[in-house]
Amino acid sequence: MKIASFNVNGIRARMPVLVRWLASEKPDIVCLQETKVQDADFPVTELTEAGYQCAYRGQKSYNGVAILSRVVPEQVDAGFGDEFDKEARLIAARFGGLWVVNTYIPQGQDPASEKFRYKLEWIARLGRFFSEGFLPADPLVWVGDFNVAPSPLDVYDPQTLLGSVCYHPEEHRALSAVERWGFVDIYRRHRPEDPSFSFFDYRVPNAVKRGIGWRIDHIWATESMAEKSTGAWIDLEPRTWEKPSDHTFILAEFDLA
DNA sequence: ATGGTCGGCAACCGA
Repeated sequence: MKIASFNVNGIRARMPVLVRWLASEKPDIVCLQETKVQDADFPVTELTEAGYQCAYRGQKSYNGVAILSRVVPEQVDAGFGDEFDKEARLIAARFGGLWVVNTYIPQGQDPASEKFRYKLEWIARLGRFFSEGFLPADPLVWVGDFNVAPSPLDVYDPQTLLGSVCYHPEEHRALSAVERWGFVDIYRRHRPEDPSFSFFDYRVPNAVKRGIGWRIDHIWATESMAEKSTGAWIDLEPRTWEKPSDHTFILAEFDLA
């Protein structure tokens, strides 16, 4: 079972690239962030023709998440069911006994800003979502744009960047609390020393070539699923892209036999 | 790297 995460930065603009990538990689489940589309305008028809079921929760202009899957999910939930749901940042789907949770964690703008406090609150709320709704023993995969690079290996210049948004001790504390509940970073499990990045700011010229990147997109799983994982990788193949953007793919494979 | 470029959407906001 192959699962992927992709921050599309506008699914309607990314459809040609997305459909081509689905056809070549044939992932079983794809978690999308920043779809930037209201539910009524989600491109269901095109994705159905591409062979994928669509579960989505969007809003006008900003945010928006979706889970595409080869098979029909038995259950779909979106949001926390509280005031955090003003922004479309969480969707979950159940496939048999496996829950897949897709999050677009707030970016946080600047550590001195109100948006940064909101980011920390959002991560804490997500921690409650997991601890109240699941057990660490459950088969659960958490995928998404976390907007946090957890370790020094995950940013291009850890000394200079420490304290920046997406690489900040308070973010590390918040995310570690969720991790300690029962998650394993599947990419790190398979690549403990690999300093690869999932995100390159498209405002930085030749960021990919120069290695000016961050690993902020993740596939984490509970222990029972981590044991079944057989590999994880980041797809930076330029073949897929028509123009520089925040093209972010991370994938993991699980043996569910 | 300290400016730049995207996407959405109709002026600028968010990343």
